[in-house]
Amino acid sequence: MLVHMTSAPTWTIAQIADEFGVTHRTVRHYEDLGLLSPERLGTRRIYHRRDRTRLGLILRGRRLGFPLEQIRTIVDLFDAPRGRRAQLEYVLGQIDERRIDLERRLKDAQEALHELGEFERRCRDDLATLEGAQAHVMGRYAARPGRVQR
Amino acid sequence: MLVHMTSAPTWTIAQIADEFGVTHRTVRHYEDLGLLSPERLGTRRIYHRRDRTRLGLILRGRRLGFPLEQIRTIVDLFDAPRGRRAQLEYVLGQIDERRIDLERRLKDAQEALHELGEFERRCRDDLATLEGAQAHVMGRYAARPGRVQR
DNA sequence: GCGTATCTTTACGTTTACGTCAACGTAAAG
DNA sequence: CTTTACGTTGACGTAAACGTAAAGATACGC
Repeated sequence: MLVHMTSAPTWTIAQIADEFGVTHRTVRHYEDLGLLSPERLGTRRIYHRRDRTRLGLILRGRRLGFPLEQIRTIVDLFDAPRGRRAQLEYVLGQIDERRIDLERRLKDAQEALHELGEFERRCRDDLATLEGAQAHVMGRYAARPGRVQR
Repeated sequence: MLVHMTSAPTWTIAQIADEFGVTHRTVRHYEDLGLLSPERLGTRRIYHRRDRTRLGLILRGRRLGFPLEQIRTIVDLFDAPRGRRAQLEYVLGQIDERRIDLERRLKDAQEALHELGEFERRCRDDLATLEGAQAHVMGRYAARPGRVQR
């Protein structure tokens, strides 16, 4: 190993799977769906840097909740020829559609984080009240009716 | 209907489903999972404002890609008693976990939008070049090798 | 009070995104 | 040359999130 150090680095399926925190089954599943198409050496799969880039894109799309089929159209978009004008305009249209989705998700996440912050503040207030009361009125809140949790 | 106008407004399953853009089957599925628990009048379901609030939360969680089971723990969190100190600390811990998830999603969405913007810029550049070249070197890009798309 | 529309439960089907064997090939180590 | 570790292709399983179809209950509009 490490013969000349001039050749481009490659990875096996187990290596990229490990690195990205997924199973080899997941990687192969993405290949079945046409999301990845690694080089073959005999039957073995050889992953190059561009495959890693694509896998990164795929997993981010997945974290964002996009279905894999939609993700495929996106990563394909990045690799599309874009030579002809019609193709470019098609791509630009697709970009706009994706952007709308993403902006929706961005807004959702921001709102959720905001509400979470508000909620945390209320909880901390409750906790502070509880602490203050504890010195004088021990168990003041024990009488509160409430469902049993978990 | 509309007897006194003094009573709180209520909705049927079809009404809230329509309003939120989901099917009644989806709403009932959420009930099966304990995400909603509308009042019953005989066998009929009656939805109040709090049910609408919860459904809004659920659907936002869904758009964010959270699994319904996780969503359930979140909406339950908002309704939890929070009386005792241990409960409050548990809730605060949960909030932190959710926040980490949400921040990840937020970052993912921001990065994706950024890359999408970069990509769009490149496409527009290509398009401009194509326009400019068209006057002098017609079909300059036609010789580009590239896979056939769709 | 009768038909039509809406709502109900029950139950099985579908899609997506993988997990989980089974059975076999291959390459390097001892 | 055998062991051991990976890698490969099917094929089937499964969990989540609903869809869909059937068959009966209930309310409304006239």
